Amino acid sequence: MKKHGSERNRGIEPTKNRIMDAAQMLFAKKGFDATRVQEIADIAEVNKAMIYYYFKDKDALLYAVVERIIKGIKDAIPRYLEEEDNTIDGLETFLDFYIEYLAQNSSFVRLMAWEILSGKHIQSLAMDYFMPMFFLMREKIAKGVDSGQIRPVSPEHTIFSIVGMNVFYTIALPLIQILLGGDPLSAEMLSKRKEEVKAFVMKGLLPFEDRRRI
Amino acid sequence: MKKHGSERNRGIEPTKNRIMDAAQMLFAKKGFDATRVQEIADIAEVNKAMIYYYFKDKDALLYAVVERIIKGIKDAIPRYLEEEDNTIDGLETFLDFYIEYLAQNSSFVRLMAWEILSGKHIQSLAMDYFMPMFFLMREKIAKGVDSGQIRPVSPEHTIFSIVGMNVFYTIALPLIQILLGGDPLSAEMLSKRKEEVKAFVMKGLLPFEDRRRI
DNA sequence: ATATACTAACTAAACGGTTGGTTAATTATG
DNA sequence: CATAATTAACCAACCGTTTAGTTAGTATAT
Repeated sequence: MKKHGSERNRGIEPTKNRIMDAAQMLFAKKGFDATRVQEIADIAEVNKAMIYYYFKDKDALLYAVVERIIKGIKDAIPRYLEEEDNTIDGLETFLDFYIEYLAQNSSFVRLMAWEILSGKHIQSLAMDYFMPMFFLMREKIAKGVDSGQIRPVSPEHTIFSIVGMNVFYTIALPLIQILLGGDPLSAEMLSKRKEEVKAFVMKGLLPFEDRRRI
Repeated sequence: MKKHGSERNRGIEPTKNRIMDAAQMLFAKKGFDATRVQEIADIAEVNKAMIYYYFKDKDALLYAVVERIIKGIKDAIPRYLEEEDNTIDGLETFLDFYIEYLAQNSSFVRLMAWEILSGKHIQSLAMDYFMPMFFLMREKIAKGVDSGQIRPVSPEHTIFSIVGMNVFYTIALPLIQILLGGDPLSAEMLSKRKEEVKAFVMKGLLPFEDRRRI
């Protein structure tokens, strides 16, 4: 059953993965600068030196975590954007999926938020991660505008608005919890959120004409 | 002309203010944890010990900066929410003002974002700052819903969406700059943003019925 | 007026704990 | 045995914070 190398591991997971998991969790929670290498080691149940055995330095560990996230996400989101169905139906499906996805993966949404704020690696992040998704979404919306299914909006600004309203909900979770007085990620809350966002976005993007003709 | 004590200041601004200005700028740019006390001192052109002469510690300096921001903002935003005019017109006016305001004060929008992400002082921040604004906005929207000027949305989620889409634009500036290929805070870009957001929000919130009756 | 006492503002230097990173030796594995 | 994995101990640099002392202006006493 053992895969490679030695296996006197603490648990099931290989050491390197445990380190990356712990790092991702802490980077997401407290940010890179506030995270101590020793903390990562403690949570991963690993000697601190092991981190430097597998990674050049703390920065390299961050890169590895981010890269792993990007690799994992590159399949997920685009699937719902590349489908060639009706733009409007596709948009609603996408929103359902997107909100669920952000909620389920709030850990790396937060990590991305830290990264965007710090701006330290924004160039490579934009190239590797944001741009591909951005272009896909832009084309999708532009197609909807051309076909008249969506009113003549700016695709770029529409993307910023949709992404912004959803990402904010994930990032500001602790604040929203206080304001709402309940877990914003609970099943009911989240389905309420989906309904509200879908209605808001759809009505915000549909052309007048289509509505009048009903 | 001298007010009190000695006045061998470096420039016009009192030392304490220079420290707070430098701190605010750096906290906003790099975050609290990545900001070195020495950097603050350098930019404020002050001996590092002066920071501890005026503030108990680095944390106290952060609190002081945040408090100053909140004090300054508490007059600004609510003015546009407390006016008792028509909800719909008020909403458009508010969006114009709000987007301009965030753009003009991106420094402490970013600082607030760092704070929200870290979540360390979220409780007091929510009480002192977010809750009052949140309640004002909620009542405003609820009133619009009751009067039928706004379709039956959840005021809470509507607020999160509107705040989110606008805050995101400010926070993600470096990223948006890359994606858009131009300064997102330039006059043209910003006025374009305002138009797009206003149209999106208004159409997203107006009831069907009103539109059909036209 | 002049000397004296006092105070706020300011500085250079260092302290002491923390942190990212290293090393050399040890243990397990194939 | 050779290689990979793991560990305890260590280190230098850094960073927030303190300290001990200086400067200059102001009030007070003589």
